Amino acid sequence: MLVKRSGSADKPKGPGAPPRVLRVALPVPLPQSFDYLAGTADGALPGCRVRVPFGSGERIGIVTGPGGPADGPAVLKPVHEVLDREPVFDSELWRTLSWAAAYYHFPLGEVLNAALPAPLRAGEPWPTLEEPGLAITAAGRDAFAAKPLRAGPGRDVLAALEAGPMPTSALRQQLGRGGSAAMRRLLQRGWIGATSLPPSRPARPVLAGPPLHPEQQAVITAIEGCAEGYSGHLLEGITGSGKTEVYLRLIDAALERGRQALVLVPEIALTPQTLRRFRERLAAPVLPLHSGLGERERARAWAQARSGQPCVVLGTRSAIFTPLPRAGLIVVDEEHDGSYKQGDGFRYHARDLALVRGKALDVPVLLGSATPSLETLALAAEGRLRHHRLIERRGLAKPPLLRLLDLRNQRLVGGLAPTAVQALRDTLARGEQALVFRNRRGFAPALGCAQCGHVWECPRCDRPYTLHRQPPGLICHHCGGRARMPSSCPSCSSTALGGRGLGTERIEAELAEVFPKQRILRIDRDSMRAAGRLDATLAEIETGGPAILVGTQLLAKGHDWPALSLVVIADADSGLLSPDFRAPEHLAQLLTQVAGRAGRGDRPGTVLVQTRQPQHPFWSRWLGGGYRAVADAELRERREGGLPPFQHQALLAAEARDPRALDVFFAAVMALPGEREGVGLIGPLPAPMPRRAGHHRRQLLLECTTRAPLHRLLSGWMPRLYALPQARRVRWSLDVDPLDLY
DNA sequence: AGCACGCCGACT
DNA sequence: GTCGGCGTGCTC
Repeated sequence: MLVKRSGSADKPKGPGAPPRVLRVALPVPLPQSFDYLAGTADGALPGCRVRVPFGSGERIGIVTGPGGPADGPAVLKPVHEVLDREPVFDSELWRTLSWAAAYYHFPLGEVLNAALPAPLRAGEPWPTLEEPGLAITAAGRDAFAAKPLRAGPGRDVLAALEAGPMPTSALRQQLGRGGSAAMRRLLQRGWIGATSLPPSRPARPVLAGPPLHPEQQAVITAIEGCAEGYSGHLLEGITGSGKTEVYLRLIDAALERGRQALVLVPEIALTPQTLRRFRERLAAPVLPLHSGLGERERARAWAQARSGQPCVVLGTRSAIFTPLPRAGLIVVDEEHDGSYKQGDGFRYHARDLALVRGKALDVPVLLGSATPSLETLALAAEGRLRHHRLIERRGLAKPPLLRLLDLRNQRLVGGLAPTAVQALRDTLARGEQALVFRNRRGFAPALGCAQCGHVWECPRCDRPYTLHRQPPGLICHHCGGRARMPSSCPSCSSTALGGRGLGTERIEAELAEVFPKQRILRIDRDSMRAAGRLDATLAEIETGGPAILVGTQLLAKGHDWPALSLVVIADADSGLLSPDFRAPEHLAQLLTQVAGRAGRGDRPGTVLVQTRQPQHPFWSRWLGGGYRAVADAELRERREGGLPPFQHQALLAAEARDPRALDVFFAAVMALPGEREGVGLIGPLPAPMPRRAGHHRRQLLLECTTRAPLHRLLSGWMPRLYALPQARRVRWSLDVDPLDLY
């Protein structure tokens, strides 16, 4: 079974070439690939999956090329099976993924694995492009024709299938709730049967778009006027300015040329409404791709894109790994959104990879946002992206009125200044809706003793517990740890315990006392835990009627709420005082986002922002020039402060139960050889949160004004780091271009 | 990451 | 006397 490597001391016996060797990337957290005897797998192309023996078991790996000379063991095991005739990754995706593995200093095998849909990862054959569907049977047709059936989902199913077979997913979508049960019943009765349908969808009517206004037309002309091939674009357009219409026109043009398009959207934005809007307007299949989708469907969409037929892939972060052999355009909507960055494992940034893929595919890339990230604005300023703007709001809607409320020396009710409470009252009196935004769920961010000031902390994280009222208890929002509600203070025995600060639960409760007759809807992870609850509540808001909405980030994005005319930001100060240098940028993005929710339609909305730092320069910028003024000032400060995007960073973080393991680990890291010229090493320092879930956390920040020295150093370090025995005692990770330093 | 091998406690 | 704890080391 085992054959000696041709490069070793023993020459292969007999005539003929030495045994061929294949190099294979495996999904293991190791920096190297592994060599196998090709055997019958000889000729397997890079990018093909193979089943290989590994350790005591078997793994699915990806061929990366021919094996190298005699590094590695003298004796090689043979490839067990080749699973693909054609590479699963086309040449462009293969190059991009190899580049990404090098750029993020993450094992190639794991990168390839992350890019592959689970069934393919598990070694299953390529899914057929055919889609599971349903068709009416002769018995069903007879039954449908013979007697008038009672109205209901059952009859709807038969009526729909009378016209011809349909994909199961489309049918389910068309029928909504109750459809699935009806389909099951009819299948049992033999009135309908399962079938499979070709991927080309039945022609459906494509709606014409609204007429373009001149701004939109100018942007489209400018982008289409670019030379063939790659070009990078930033589309900065305020909420309601019609960015999506620009996307749709450009996608449509790409489809006209027989090309494919990839559209990335943030996690919360891939809703049935979004999908419907794209499907209504585009003449090619629109393939959704997100984590909620079943793995089978995901694999089929992937395969369909891989086949090269014109289609639009509409997906979240991981959709950036869809093969697009006939690509024509890549769009990243809301490019500033944090959900494009993978937070663990292979920590890629889908927006950055979109630009890389655009270059590799030689197609235009369009980054759209009302509030572009400073990274993207800097690229535009450098001339590496063309900057387009949409500044008119459609429908003559007026921009919202912005007003700062000084919280100092005010009597607060539910955390709100009297002016804000009065504004709520007026809004409700007009039959309109108001939104109170507070990014802390729970009743209060801490529980304290009124007598001695003692604050209850999570013993595993050293951070205050969040006080919850329903159900009552203390919960650590960092590790999920719970503690029972104490009845007295352990240090002074006082029973005068109280919540410190405000969470959404408390705002809701206190507002309910002021407005006992009004509808108050709290929207956060706690109140919306039940499945479908969020959708139902959002729908209720959309139907209108006076209400106060109290919520967290969950509310910041979402749909158009026609009745919403007042937004109160309960506490903007965390964005001004946070040690995270990106906090002001994120605050400005959030303010713009929620301001865009207020006053759609003919009336201008009002945004009240509460702060105890009214003199902070952030506010004069914000009130004077909006997001751009804040962004410009922040960019200046980042440049002066030597911070991203004018400095490139990588964060080596480690955590361990035993802090001594961290001492030893970082000592070994600091002793690693490597050219450090030009690279700033900051640390090792305790992480901003030094303990979490019982683990001590420490980090080393690497900085450099240019990428090359930083990456040279990391390339030298990584293989050694994996080999370090001290690294086995800690959980470590490397984050290239980290978005937060936690 | 798995997974095996490898030496020290409370159970049939 | 065994099952099993997770420490340590390897995987072409």
